[in-house]
Amino acid sequence: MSSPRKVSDSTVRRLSYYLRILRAIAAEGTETVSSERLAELGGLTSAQVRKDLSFFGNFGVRGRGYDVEALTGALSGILGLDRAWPTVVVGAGRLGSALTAYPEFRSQGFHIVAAFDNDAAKVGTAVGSATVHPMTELEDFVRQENVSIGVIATPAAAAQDACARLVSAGVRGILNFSPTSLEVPDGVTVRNVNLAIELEGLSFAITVQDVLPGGAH
Amino acid sequence: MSSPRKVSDSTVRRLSYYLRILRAIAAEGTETVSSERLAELGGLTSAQVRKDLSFFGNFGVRGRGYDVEALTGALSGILGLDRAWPTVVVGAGRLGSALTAYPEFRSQGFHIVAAFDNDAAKVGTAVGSATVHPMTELEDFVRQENVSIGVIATPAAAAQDACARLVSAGVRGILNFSPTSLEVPDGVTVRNVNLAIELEGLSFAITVQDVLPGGAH
DNA sequence: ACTTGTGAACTGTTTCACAGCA
DNA sequence: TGCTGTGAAACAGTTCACAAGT
Repeated sequence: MSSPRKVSDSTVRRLSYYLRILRAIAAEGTETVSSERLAELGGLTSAQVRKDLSFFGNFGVRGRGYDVEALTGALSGILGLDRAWPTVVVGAGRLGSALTAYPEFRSQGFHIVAAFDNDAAKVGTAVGSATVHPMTELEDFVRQENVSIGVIATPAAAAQDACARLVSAGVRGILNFSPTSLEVPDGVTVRNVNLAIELEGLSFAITVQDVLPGGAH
Repeated sequence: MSSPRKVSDSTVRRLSYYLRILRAIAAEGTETVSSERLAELGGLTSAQVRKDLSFFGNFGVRGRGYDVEALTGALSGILGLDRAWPTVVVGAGRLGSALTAYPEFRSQGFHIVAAFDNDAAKVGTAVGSATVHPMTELEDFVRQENVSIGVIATPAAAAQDACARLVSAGVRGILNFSPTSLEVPDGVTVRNVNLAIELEGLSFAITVQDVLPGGAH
């Protein structure tokens, strides 16, 4: 698999998205799909689909299209979804617990093997199929279970410390739900999901539309 | 307030982000901030900060910088955060419940006034300061309480129906956590948050780094 | 005939660099 | 002198359009 030097974030997001569309197509028994059809189902242009895919290899057959099963396999491999990813969640509040038990994670190979929290009342309780461990056990657990992905769902004040501890124990990717920007060394990837910022994007859009009743165009 | 025709999504995200940085600065008693300092705290370039802000008005003073309090107010206004936004959550599973009680939402003016679910066992229970209502009450409630924002945290199969019902009752913005793309008419804004896709971005990044040990550059 | 893969054109975004103003 | 606001330049991402393969 020849991976190119630099892939844009939006391309990677679309690969995940294509994979979901392909699964839906496969469930209907379709064996072949054109970039045109894929684009239609995903609300994109066919050129975009072809550019994205051709970045990683020649998966299609001219005149015919893409083999659904083969492309599904190829995309899974590119995204690293052909293996299991032991994952931990730090912070077992409402959001952390919801993430720990989120069924979609497990079905994509992200196995949440433990949650961690400082609250003694939470330690020992079960969340989904995982158990809440005390924060003191974090590094040992991560090392022992070869955890490479950590999800941070702590209050902002605790996030950077949680991040540093995860990284020091060998975690390579961090999904950060706290409204703080995290410092990590090279080789560690952070993705931020800031739920309040998403809602603010909506209030902006609604406000602007009301100010400009004419709308775009 | 002169709003421009078209603002990019990334610009709007950064405005929210500037607002968070400004609040932190204000808490330390600082009254004035330069684009350079703002950029440093946000991990951006100063030109980016100035371009973003100048898009909406001349908030700065040459030779001096930006007044923290004034800029905070201006950004709040631009983002529509100088008012309360009655909001409902559809789907009172783990994720929906966590979102219903998420403290950061309320502090930004997004008041979750109710959650909705089909499960009779959940109806009537309290989640944070909201109550779970049956789905049958959705439209009436939204109209009566003038709800303009809806959060969808249902299974994929129920998402499009929930979306259509929210829109028909007058909702203008939808934050969609289900892994489906939603169809909405003009004038309604959708933001998708796909948690599995975020994790897949991490597995991709880790996989690519392992294939290219040299790294970028 | 059909559909991919891809250079070239285009569009949008970020960075540069400096004129203009306090 | 210091820092904003902004055209111009550089860069990145998307779309076009067609040659090439089946």
